[in-house]
Amino acid sequence: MGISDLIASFLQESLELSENGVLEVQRSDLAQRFNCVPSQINYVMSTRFSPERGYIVESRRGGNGYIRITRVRVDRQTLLMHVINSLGNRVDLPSARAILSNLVQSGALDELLGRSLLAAVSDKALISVPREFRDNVRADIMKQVLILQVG
Amino acid sequence: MGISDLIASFLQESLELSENGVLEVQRSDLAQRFNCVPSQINYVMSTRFSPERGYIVESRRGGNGYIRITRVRVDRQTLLMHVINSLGNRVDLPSARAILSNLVQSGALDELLGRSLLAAVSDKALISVPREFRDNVRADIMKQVLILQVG
DNA sequence: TCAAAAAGGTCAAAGAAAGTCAAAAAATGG
DNA sequence: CCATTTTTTGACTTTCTTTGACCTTTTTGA
Repeated sequence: MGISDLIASFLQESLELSENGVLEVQRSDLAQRFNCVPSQINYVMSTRFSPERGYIVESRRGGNGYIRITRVRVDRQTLLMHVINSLGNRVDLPSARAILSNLVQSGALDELLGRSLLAAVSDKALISVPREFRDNVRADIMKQVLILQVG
Repeated sequence: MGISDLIASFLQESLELSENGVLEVQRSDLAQRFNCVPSQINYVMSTRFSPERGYIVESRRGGNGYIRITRVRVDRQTLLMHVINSLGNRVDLPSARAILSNLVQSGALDELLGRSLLAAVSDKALISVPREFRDNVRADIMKQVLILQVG
């Protein structure tokens, strides 16, 4: 592992520990800690903490300057939470199909996972659950799996 | 035996020794060890460690670059069918966990899907299914989802 | 107020791997 | 022996990382 990787994993771990997914560091401190030139920190930011990778990086110069890294999955997260909350405790199969289709469409859910989850709540999968409880079980399964995706 | 064969068998042995079937080497190191030009390593990779032969080769250039060889043991389909057949019609939660963990470990199942499926058959998801039927429902759900993956 | 100090930013060059491709050499088999 | 296939080599390319000189923004304190 090169220095850039070391720095990146250090930051990622720090982010994990920070409750709210926000981390503030000082460029020169970091550089000193890892014994590298300050500009290497910028390199790490642009290659490892880009928006495509799910991070927002803000900074400020001058006295008490900082670099703030925020982990974002906001859109997805918001959407998923919304769906989860709207689920209620019963979901019939056509609704399940529509909901999952939408989530996949909007990119909030991997297609493979979408199809798999649909299979998991299909009547075939729930064959041994009495009809009158299936919508119930369906809702529970979907919630558990979707909640996992929010994390 | 030419040099390429020597290199190939050296790598294969190293792979045997490495617990998880993954091996990381540096192209220039290897080339030095076998006293050949670096590009010969590429030749070995493409002729001896192709996907058809059950390997995945990834690499990265630049400082701290590497070549990573992963042995794919049994082919996915075979493994999945085997697991599906072995499922029976009842699966308790610890077994489900173990089975899914193995499938993910061996690369036959995406990790995200593995965790998701586990969530789908968790006690939380099946809370409204009477205890005495849960193992049954679990088996059904797992079968449906895994069968989908074979296709 | 305004210059110095204290941050952080930019960019390009140098360095460290790995990749490509085709020619030369060696092995194979008919 | 010759034709074909496989292997070996090396010049050139691409990608990723590290480093350093120089630039901009913000705060601080005389």
